Amino acid sequence: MVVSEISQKKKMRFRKTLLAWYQEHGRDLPWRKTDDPYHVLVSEIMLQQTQVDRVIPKYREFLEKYPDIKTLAEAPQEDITATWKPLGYNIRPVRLHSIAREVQETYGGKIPDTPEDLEKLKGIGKYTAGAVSCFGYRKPVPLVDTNVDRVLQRVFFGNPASQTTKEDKVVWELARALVPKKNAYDYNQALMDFGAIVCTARKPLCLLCPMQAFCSAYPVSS
DNA sequence: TTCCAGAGTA
DNA sequence: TACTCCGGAA
Repeated sequence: MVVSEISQKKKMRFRKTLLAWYQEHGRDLPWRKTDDPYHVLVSEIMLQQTQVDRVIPKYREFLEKYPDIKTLAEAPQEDITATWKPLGYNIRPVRLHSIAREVQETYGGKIPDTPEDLEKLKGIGKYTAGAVSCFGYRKPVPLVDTNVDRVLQRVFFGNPASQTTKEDKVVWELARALVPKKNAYDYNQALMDFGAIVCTARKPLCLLCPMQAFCSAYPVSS
């Protein structure tokens, strides 16, 4: 199964079902100011491999101390690293600091809005680049994290536990083909929430899932 | 043990 | 592609 072989009908059905689910069950991230790319950047770096419940208090503390990218760029690295703890993966505050400095120097203090430019910054990979571009600037770009990866693999390729597991590249291609140009922000947020709430890694809620009629993995045995 | 809103390195 | 970084929950 290749991305180009997937019917437009299934893609449309997927998008429609996802957004309908999101209107009812979606949880936005009210703790995050999504109209400020700097806030999105900080939160997304914190969220790398780290649960949201642990991020929220630290995110608040961090932004109180470093309210904008200029303040962060000029702060001593030891302070930033100390503030970061105990979130873990302690190379992240070092890289976030270097990102802030580079944005100041190279981009005049404005965080880039395209995934291509964002990925040039060390510490920002494919996912975070997409997230900052979409959630910070509302660009219609794809983004794939482990939740999205799992949802797309199941719905379009079957249970990833089977041999049909697709490479990263294929999933990104599919994600790109699926992002709507209009409300990519809601779509991507919905996709991630759906993976976190319904299409979970363990014990997915297949019996409550609105996609069971066209999901290639339904029902996932757990 | 495995997994969770990953990314860099070899 | 595999390994490492980190902490906490299931």
